[in-house]
Amino acid sequence: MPPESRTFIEEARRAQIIQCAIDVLATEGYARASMARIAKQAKISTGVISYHFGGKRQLLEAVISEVAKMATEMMVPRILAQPTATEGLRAYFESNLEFMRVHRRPLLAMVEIITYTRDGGGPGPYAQQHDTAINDVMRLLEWGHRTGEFRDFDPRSMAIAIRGVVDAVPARLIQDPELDLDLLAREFVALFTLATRRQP
Amino acid sequence: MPPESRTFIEEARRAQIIQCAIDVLATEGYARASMARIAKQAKISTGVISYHFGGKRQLLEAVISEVAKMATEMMVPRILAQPTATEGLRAYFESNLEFMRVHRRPLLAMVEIITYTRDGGGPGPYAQQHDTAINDVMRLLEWGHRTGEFRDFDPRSMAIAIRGVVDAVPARLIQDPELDLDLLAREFVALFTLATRRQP
Amino acid sequence: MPPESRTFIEEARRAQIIQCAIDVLATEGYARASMARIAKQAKISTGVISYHFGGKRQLLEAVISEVAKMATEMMVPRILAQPTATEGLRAYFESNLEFMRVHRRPLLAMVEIITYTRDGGGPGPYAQQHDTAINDVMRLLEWGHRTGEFRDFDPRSMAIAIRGVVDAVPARLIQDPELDLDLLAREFVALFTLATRRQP
Amino acid sequence: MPPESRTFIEEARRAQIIQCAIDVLATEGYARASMARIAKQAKISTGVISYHFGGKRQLLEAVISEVAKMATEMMVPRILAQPTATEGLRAYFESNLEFMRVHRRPLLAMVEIITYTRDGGGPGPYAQQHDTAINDVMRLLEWGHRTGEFRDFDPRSMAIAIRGVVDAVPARLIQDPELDLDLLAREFVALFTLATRRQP
DNA sequence: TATGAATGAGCATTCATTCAT
DNA sequence: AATGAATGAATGCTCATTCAT
Repeated sequence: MPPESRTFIEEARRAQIIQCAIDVLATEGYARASMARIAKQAKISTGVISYHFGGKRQLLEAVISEVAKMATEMMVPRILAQPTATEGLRAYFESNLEFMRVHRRPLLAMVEIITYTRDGGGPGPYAQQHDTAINDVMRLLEWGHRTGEFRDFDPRSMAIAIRGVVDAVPARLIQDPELDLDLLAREFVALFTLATRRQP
Repeated sequence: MPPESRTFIEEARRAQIIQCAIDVLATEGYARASMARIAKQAKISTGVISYHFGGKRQLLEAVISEVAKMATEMMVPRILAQPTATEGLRAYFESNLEFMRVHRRPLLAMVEIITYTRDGGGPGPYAQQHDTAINDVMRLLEWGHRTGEFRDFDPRSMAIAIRGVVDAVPARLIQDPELDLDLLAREFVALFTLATRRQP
Repeated sequence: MPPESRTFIEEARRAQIIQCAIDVLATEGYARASMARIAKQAKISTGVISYHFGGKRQLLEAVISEVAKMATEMMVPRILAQPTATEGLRAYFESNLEFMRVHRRPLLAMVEIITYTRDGGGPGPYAQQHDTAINDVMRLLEWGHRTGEFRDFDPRSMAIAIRGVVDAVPARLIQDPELDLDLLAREFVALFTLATRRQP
Repeated sequence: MPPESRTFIEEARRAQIIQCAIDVLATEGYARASMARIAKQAKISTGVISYHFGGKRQLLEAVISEVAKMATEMMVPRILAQPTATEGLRAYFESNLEFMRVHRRPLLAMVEIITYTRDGGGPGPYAQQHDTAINDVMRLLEWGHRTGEFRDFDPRSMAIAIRGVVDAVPARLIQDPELDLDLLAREFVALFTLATRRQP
């Protein structure tokens, strides 16, 4: 059902359920984020979730969409506004960690879903999310190669490293809620500025 | 039951069950690694696992211990044998990725357990594993600071970055089994050599 | 609510819903004929069905009534128009199978409801439908006994056989939609003409 | 799992569960024959059924197999022992109704499963059961055609009629437990003897 | 009259664990 | 030491029904 055809009340319920799903996922973890627990959090019956989303899978997809939309809206314009690839990379780290600071719980919820949703063996249904992220970084790096700002390195390897560094933060955040994200951002920027710049 | 008081046969059974648990975890994923499946793989009854390990949690802990021991035995001597912190860091990346290449399945099994086992609320029972790893890296970095090889950076942030890069590899490995680990190792070494060295 | 007191619009809605219920039952089967599916077919809300019929049971009863009425209107005059019991029996088979040919979907819908609706313990709520059908046949057979056209047989047993043969056809029709109903009718007529006629 | 490799106790449990499933199916009907109800009847947990049969589908298959085996063992030898097709047909009716008399509840259970198990639209997984039955009757009829005992008729139509008559009995049996099956058998035999014999 | 939203019970299934043998 | 059998709770899901608007 496309969003336009949804009633106001339906939209509100969906938003409420998504919010509760995020809460449960972020605080209890994927394993405990059952329909029953999410419904309880929302003080509704489990049937309501099925009614509005069709099933658990679709609910999780809606959570992913929601958070991804938030992240995209916050980060993409900031990165694209930069005049050079080096500053684009700086903005990439800064806006990523800024997003984690501002929307910590939605971010954690999304990470839970992405990492836990694997049928076994192969990659899960959100693996492409990761692939897309890596490809985005690669495009950023190739920009720097084209302009000559960056030294010669394998863009894929560097992209994997960059995503690895970014993805490491949420796990640390769970471990240590007091983690200084601004410090981290500055250090990561310095790290990759030195690692990517054309060497003198 | 402490290892010394275990009979030879008991020890053999434990090893067999751990091996089968690794197999199932690596090929089927955490979600499908039920006691029944592991028992079936080992061609024994589920009760035997409970008998020897007490429960599923303890079995998974044993798997973690086993793989961590393998990794430590393989990596630590190689790193400590290096004359400088810079070369220690190089050995850190090389031996980590070498371990992934040689013991891919145990590594994947461990990753499955660590990422999937979070009781909710705080960090999971294996978070200390991660903490230990980060502290090890920090000691390596402080060595470089003491000798003056490394530029001035926040050791904790850099350690988080290094672990993030290393931890990103297994996920990529699941996605793309043909991943060139040697290339990755070379690129990571170059990356962090440039990022940590005292700047000219 | 008695039919006379229903408004025209109400009557139209009921007819529409009954038609949609028949469609769903005939094409999807009883198991998938949920209120939601029927409502969707009618492009209305589930509440409307409850509003007009009171509940699912009453809707199904209305379907049964409707189809039974159609069948009666089509068959009874044709049978009663026959001059002899033997020809009445022939008309019974012919008009029954003719009804199946012309109103296949309503017939299948009715069969679905009758066979699937048994509350357990005793016979289902539509057992009387069956009883009525058998009694009708028995009256036809007793007519033939009175006139001396038929040999001496137990009317009840013969009626059960006749209904059994007729009721076997819908199941075959589901299995093989290409079933030749005219051939069947001819064979059934021959069969029971020989089986009921006064023996020489 | 083949029967030989099952332990005595396993076999006993299976038999007990099958018996309870038959009881529930025969007295409560398919719609109420849930795993929970069958388990309750057997005074066990629902998990036991899954443990021994794998799932509901397999349990129902086991019930079908069991009853079909009973029926085959009772009827086939009796029918094959007859010297002529006419007497074979007589034995067919007699042994069918004898089975219904002796094993009424298993028979009803099987009928429930066969009629209720349809996914909608097409025929259910046990439709072949019906097909097989009709083909068996057709072979019997063709025997009579070869020997010249039977008049010229379409074997398929006659087989459908015969099966229809036999299948009509269980439904009547539910309706009227006092039904005289011996009378029915005699009448059916007379009916089809007259209907199939070479006409003078 | 009609709607969409919500309920709550019931469904089959999976699973770690327990225990008598 | 090991087995197979059994438990009971939890999971996602479907459905007829109810009700305020």
